[in-house]
Order: sequence, then C-alpha cells, then structure tokens
Amino acid sequence: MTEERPLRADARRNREAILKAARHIFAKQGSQAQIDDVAKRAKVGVGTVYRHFPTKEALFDALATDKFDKLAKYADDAMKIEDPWEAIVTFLKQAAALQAADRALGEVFREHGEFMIHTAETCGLSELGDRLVRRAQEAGVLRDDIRGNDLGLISCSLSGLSGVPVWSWERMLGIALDGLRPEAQRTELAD
Amino acid sequence: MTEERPLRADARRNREAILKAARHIFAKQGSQAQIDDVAKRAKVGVGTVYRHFPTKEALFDALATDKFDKLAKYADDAMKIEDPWEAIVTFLKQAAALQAADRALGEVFREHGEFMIHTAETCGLSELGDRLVRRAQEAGVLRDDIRGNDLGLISCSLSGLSGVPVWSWERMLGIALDGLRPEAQRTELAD
DNA sequence: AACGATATGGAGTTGCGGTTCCGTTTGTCA
DNA sequence: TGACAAACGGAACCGCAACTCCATATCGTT
Repeated sequence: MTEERPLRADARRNREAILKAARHIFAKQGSQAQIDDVAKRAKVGVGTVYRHFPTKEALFDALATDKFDKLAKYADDAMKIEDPWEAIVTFLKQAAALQAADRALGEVFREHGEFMIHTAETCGLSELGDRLVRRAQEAGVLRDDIRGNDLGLISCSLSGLSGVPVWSWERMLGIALDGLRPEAQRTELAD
Repeated sequence: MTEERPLRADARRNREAILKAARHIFAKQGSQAQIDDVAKRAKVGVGTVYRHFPTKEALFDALATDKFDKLAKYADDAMKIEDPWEAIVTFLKQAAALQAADRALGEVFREHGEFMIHTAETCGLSELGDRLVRRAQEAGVLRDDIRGNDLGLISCSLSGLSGVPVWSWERMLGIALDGLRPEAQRTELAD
C-alpha cells in the first residue's frame, strides 16, 4: 500500500536535522517543548517539520521509540557482562542516566504507560529484562521474587528524581539495589 | 497592612466549594486541569474562582500546601508509633498512598522542586523526617547512611508509578524498604 | 537546459484555555 | 425594609502554540 519512494537528498538531510534538533529540545524541555523551537534549531521552517512529522506527537513518538531502542541496546550489552549482578547494576545505571539526561523519556515512562509497555515489548526490551533477571536469579545473586519488568518498575521510579536538585537518582538506586539482593529479602512484595 | 475583614457567608461557602471541587479535579487530572471544570463542579462562575484565587497557580499552591500539611500530620502520627521501624514503614506507605490518589501531588514533587522543599520546610515535614530517621537509627533498625530527606527521595521516586497500571508502588516500596535495613547496607550511597 | 515532481519557508489561521470586566444578585447592617 | 458594599456569573478578550497553505525554490531526470 504505502509506496516507499526514496526521499530526495535535501529532504533526507532536513529530516535528520529535525530529529537531531528535536532530540536536543525535547530532552531539555520535555513534551511541552515547542515545534517552532525545533524548527528554528534545525534551521528549517515549521512547515518542513510538519511535512516530515504530521503531528507534534508523531515526532515525539519517533524520538521515544529511538530511546527505547537505546535501552534495549543497553540491556543487550549488559547480557554480555559475565557477572550477572553487575549486569543488572550496569543496565539500571545506564537506563537511569539516560532518563536523567532526557526529560521527555521520563514523561513517557510516567505518563504514557500504554505506549511504553507496547514499545518495550516490540523493541525486545521486555524480553531482555526477563533474561537479565532470570540469569541473576539462577546464579543466586538476585532475590527470587523479582520479575523481569521490575527493572522497568525501578527505572520508572528513578525517572522522577531528575527535577529536584537535592536528590540524586544514584542514591535511590543504591537503596533499591541493596533491596534486590537475596539476603535483603524480608518484605513480601505485593502483586 | 492587609485589613482582614471576615468573608461574607456566601463567599465563605463558595470558597470551600471551590477548594473541594479543585481538590477532586486536580487530584484526577493534575495541574493541567481546567479552571472552567473546577468552576462547573463547584457550581460557581469562573469569575468567582478568580475572586478567591487570583491565578490558577495560586489555587494549585493552596491545595499543595494542604497536602503537605497532611503529610506532616502523617509523620507526626508516625512518631507516636513505638516501633521506630514500623513508624517509617507506616509513614512511607501513607505518603505513597496519598500521592497515588493525587496526580497533582506527584507533579509538585517532581516538577516544582523549589516549592516542594520550601513547603516541606515550613510545614515541619523536614524536621519530622529527620526525627523519624534518627530515632530508627538510634534503635539500630535503619542503616546509618540514610538521612532525613531520603524519605522525601523515596516518596518522590514512588510518585511516578501511579500512571502505569502494570506497576505498583507497593512493590517498589517493598524493595526500597528492604534496602533500608541495616543488614542490607552494601552499596555506598552517593552524595 | 528545461520541465515536472518534490520539498521548503513562514505568514496566517484556528482553537483552546487562562484571565478580565461589568451588569446583576445577595448578604449585612442600620 | 432600604441602601450599600461585597460577591457573583459568564460572555468576551487575549495570548499562545499547534497546524495549514501556497507561492517559491530545489532536485533529479531526460
């Protein structure tokens, strides 16, 4: 149905410029950033932005999807770390750092739950999360009442901390990690 | 300076109605709720809302301040629980439940850091947090590298979880609590 | 080089929602 | 009960930001 004719050279160039500018601006301002600013930063007219992305939301989604691919890549890299505990620590740190640097990503986690779940599924992130968790549990270094998507749970909960200067996600992650160890298991986890 | 003449009876009644309606609507929709809806729900004209609160933000702040008073009350109640560990658990549970029921409160935590810190200070919440923590540490039931405002840190991190159906703050709180116990202490906390 | 298809810029349109304004109503007090 | 201040309601106003439109420019092909 959708005839896929290749973009003209200038169009492809502009598309990249728009994505790059949008990445920068949405990361800094979150979803309430303005299209005009994106256009200005990309050195392009507003009309051009709308030619490539019919809607502000479409642009936002495209960026968000990219970020999830990045998360999936982090998870994949983490699977290559031999120590299963270190793999989880590394993944969570990278995920949190990505969110801290990108206000929009946190918003996706917190305010577009459906989209997030769907995207995590389709980019393989859910699957990789399961694997990371299972491997660590089999090695006996992760409490056994943890599930794959608890990694998402933790990431999501860290996502709100970037806005407040006195608080650091590193600190919270430290607490959560210590709560993930098998020896720590005391509280019965709900659900 | 500000001559404080008492409000007329109907004005006082309307003020209450507005606050009640606003509480309901902001809790459900967050700060992007509309004044018109608040007015409608309070069975009052928009003008009346603006007579009592010069600005949407002023109304929002009034509500937020109330919520912080409530949090301070929870903390105060918790100080009366004999078991210092249970006191902390209870407080965090109540704080989290309050946030889960009120989208706007989570936004204050996450997006109005300055306001939040200031309000927590003036309503005595910070002080009470310190006391809860110190008491538990003296009893040896809380790891010693925790500070008073880590309770805020934890609350804030839980605040983002309400929007996503598959995740529950109870679960995350369970993990964090297990990470707060003295025996759990392994990771060196940043900052 | 010349033509059609594709893409661009940015002024203008539109809709939304916070805020104002003022003619009317209500409460209070003598 | 009459008079005045206080309070009200809601239509109108206004600014902002997403989105449209089209005259112009650019690309790629013959």
